[in-house]
Amino acid sequence: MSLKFALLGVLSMREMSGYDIKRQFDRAVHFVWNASDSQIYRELRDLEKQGLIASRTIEQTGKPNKFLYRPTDAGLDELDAWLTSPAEAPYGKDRFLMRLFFMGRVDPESAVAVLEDRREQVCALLRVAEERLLVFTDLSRSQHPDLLWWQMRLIEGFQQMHTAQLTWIDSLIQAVKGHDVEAD
Amino acid sequence: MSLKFALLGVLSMREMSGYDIKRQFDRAVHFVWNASDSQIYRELRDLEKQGLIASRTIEQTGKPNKFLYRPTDAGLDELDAWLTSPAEAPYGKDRFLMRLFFMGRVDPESAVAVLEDRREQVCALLRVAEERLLVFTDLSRSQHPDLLWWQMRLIEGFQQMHTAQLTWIDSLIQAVKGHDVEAD
DNA sequence: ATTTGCATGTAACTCGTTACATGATTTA
DNA sequence: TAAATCATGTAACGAGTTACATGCAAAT
Repeated sequence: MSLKFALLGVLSMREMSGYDIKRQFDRAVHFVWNASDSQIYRELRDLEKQGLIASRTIEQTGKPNKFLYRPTDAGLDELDAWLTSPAEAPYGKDRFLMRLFFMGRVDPESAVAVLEDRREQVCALLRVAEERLLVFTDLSRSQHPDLLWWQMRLIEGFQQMHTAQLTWIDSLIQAVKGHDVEAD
Repeated sequence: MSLKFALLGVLSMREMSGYDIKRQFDRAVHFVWNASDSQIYRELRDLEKQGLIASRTIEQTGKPNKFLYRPTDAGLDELDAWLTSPAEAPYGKDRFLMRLFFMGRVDPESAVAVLEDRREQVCALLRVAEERLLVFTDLSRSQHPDLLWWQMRLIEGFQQMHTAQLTWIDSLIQAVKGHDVEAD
């Protein structure tokens, strides 16, 4: 249900093959959405069967033929209907939060290790976001100025939320280490 | 794979039936994890088959018999191994962020409506978190002081991240409205 | 009289992951 | 000569959702 809109969305920007979309997901949209190649191919076939996207075939030698997809009018309508529909309730499935929920079971050293692990992962995400923001800034005279505006705001929000997470993780690490010393 | 640890986790706190767990998920842990009742019952049977939890039967009249589960030693070992294992990479699947990614397609009024919708949902989550924090504070002399400590930190982090999100959403709403006025 | 709570489950389905298969072309 | 890029797909599995079914007891 979500991949469907991710596909309609990226195809609304330009005509693409399944392979192109996979690359797009891995590079540009990675922190927003991702999917495996086999899932993308399957979903593209389904969407075409439903008449939400249409394809044209590029004959190739030495490689499999390539299918370039673009949304139909019905597809664009569905996309826009989804975009303006009331927001679904936030999911409430976060493996990391669940871990912390039970973290009292293990010794402080292990807990700190987990936190520092996460810290590094969040930093990595922030680095990717920063880089993306630069690319977008550079790309300012795009064919889709409105899309670009939202995408930059999105990355900024992403940065702000993850920076808040980082602050929190750091304070937790300090607290656990402090508590540790006290207990000695 | 995740529900498994959620179940081992809650059962490590006290012996519970599937029904109890469902209530726990709905009330206490809702913003961390959730699952449908049928999934919980299925997974409990699987985990028992795998020897990670054990049950005893409470005979009842007028209702179906009740099964109370608790983790086995093997189950607790698995739980602790998971708790201390390196953190999985953050998921990167966020429907709301994906929406915003394509939000440039629709008119500013619709976008503001979506943002205000989300704003209210985040506020609702924050109210639940606040309430939970009070319950926990009240519960301070628990049987599981370490668990409680982490759970309170968790809620605080949750609050901080969602407050950051709120700030961001508000600035977005302002920006869209402002841009709107300019365009007139 | 109706709803809510207790307490379990089955069946069908969708969504997503992992592993495997193919095969030419370009780059290191 | 090994790896990465291009380009598609199948098959099996695991995770999660939705709808349905049962039936008593207590509360509104």
